[in-house]
Amino acid sequence: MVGDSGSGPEQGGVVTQAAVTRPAASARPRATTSADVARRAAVSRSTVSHVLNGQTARFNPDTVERVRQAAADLGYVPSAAGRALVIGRSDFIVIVAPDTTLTRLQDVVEVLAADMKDLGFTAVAHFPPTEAERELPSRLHRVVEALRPAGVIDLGGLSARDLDYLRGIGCPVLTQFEQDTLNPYIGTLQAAHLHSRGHTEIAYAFLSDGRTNPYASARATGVGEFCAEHNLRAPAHVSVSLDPSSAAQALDQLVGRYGRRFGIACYNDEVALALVYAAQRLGLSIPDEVGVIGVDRSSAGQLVVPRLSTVSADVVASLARVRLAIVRTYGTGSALEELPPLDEVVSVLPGETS
Amino acid sequence: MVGDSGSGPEQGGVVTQAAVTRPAASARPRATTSADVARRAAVSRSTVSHVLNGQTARFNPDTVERVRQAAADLGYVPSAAGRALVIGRSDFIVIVAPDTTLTRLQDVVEVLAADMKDLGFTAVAHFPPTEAERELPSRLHRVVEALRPAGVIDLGGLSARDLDYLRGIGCPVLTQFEQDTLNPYIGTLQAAHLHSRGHTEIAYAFLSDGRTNPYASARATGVGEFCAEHNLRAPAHVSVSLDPSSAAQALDQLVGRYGRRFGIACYNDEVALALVYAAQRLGLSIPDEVGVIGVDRSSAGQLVVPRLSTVSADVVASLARVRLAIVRTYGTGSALEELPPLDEVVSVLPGETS
DNA sequence: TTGTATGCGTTATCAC
DNA sequence: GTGATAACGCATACAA
Repeated sequence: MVGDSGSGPEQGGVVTQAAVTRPAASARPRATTSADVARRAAVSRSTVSHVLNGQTARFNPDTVERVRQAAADLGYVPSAAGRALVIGRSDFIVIVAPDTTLTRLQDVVEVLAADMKDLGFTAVAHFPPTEAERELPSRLHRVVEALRPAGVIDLGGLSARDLDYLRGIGCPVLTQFEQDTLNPYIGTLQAAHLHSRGHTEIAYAFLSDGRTNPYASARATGVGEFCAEHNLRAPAHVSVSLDPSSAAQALDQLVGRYGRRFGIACYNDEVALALVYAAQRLGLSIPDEVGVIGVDRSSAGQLVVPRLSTVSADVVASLARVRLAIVRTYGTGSALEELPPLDEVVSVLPGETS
Repeated sequence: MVGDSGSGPEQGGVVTQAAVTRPAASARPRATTSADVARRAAVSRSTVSHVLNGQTARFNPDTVERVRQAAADLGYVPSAAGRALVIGRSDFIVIVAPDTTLTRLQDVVEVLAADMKDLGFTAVAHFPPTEAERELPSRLHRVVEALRPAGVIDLGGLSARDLDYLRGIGCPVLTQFEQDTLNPYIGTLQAAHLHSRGHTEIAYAFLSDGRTNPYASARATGVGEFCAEHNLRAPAHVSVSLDPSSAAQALDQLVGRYGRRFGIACYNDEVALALVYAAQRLGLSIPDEVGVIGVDRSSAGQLVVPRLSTVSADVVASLARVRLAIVRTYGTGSALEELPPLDEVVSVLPGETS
């Protein structure tokens, strides 16, 4: 319908020639239904439905077992379509990926998906379209409309419009940024580390990827709070794209403002690398004059000279709050998790750049 | 059911405290249905269905317009649930993410998703569980069974078992690795570049992440083919994890085999960085003695000294083959794409390490 | 304790 | 040209 074809990014993805496995003949075998299970267990479809939905108490244990066995034998999985139709929602949870490059996205989604599965949900990920081709209704709209998901977990890519839409239709949304404490804490940690290295002028370097980045904002806020508490000047904000000239430009700004001695808290290790590179070319001494600290403990940052100072976070632990929220929303209340204190979730890994 | 909670990786992901938006009251508003549209257009539901499905020819133009207007007014989106139920399959395409860290995964998925949308499909991504917690039936099983997707696109995470399963149920699967030409070509390019730099001994460095990596295998094959064609010794294979000691160990092996002069084609830029780092510490001169070339044109690789030689691929172009396969499978045959030649999709970006 | 009947929203067949 | 009607697979109120 919409005519335009893939806009989009440029470099690196390396995917290739495709071979298609066509459906066997053309007719796709019908999947096993609850009727099949019922037949095999010698009960009615409704009994199957009841048993499989946990109404196990008021049934003959023998029957329950038979039904379960039959379902297992046949590898029966209730059709989301039928279920969604009658319930009004499905067992799917949609994870909305951030439109920012999140280094450990795969890990995050995997952990979340495993959790969801333990709660009886099935997680799928939605990657929002790039800025360029935002359409109406959005793709998320379609996904939600079709899936009727039990919930949506926003990792950062949810637009305000989509959020409104979801709230409008009463779909539970887990937004991590409303009461986020971890990302501000990360910023605080960066600032505190630079401060401990003797820096009294601290700047924050955003990744310039054209979009608002909730992670970056939250972290910059943390940096700002630290500065305020310690009577330092409010941090300058610079925006850096991942090339030498952009980084050099940002450094120029900072030198203009601070002179030759200051610390930079960076959105991530890549930004930090760019600034370190530019600083060296500009003859700024690292770490003596300029201190740099990133976030992510990327392997690259640990394999270069000078080795990057960075903030390292534990994926599983950092997801604890999201998981807790999920359990609270949908949970059987069973496994009430402990929230690990922030300083166990995230910590500074000192390197040679600060 | 399964007891275990999130196993998984350790570092970096940075997600945080969550706030839940609960459904308005508890009852979720029912979406507008074709019946609503029918009422508003003063026709029957079946007429709505016909018109909206393009059976517009044999209808009174007035009626057609009325129906369309009503649908637009109400923001009507056909329920995929109902649709899937009657059709037997949904409009979903499941993109299976690789279990390997694919640098540009987000870009890849975004491009693919945009394409799918143009074809009338909705893409969702599935992240297969980590090795540790492979379960039976797999999560993919559940996703597919519940979604009844129109197809599955494998980016690398599809297990043999899942592939069998999908073929068994007649679900079209796009596997890129069966007739992959791009990844071998990347390997060839790496080898040719090292060769052009005077290296007659060439090794391949895998990323040691515990899993079989179809990308890496295909690329190593390409390296091997180049060597065979140019009467070089078959490349040694080493496995490198992203820390100095592992890289040093790998280098030791290679020095033992080749002496102090050889080239290394690396799975990606991170592996390359690790080897460069280790080589420098071992007193091997880069690029004079050891040549190193990566893949991905990661920004980090371009922001360090020595700047990494790498192979750079165009995401959109490299997806052309997959997209073509998709169009062939589902397409209206309309936009028959040109396949760009490989040397326009991918190219060597010489740096200071080769 | 189990089975029957109904409806969810859609499409497809077939009357009118 | 248009509109009833029957599935699709599931869950559930209700009857047995």
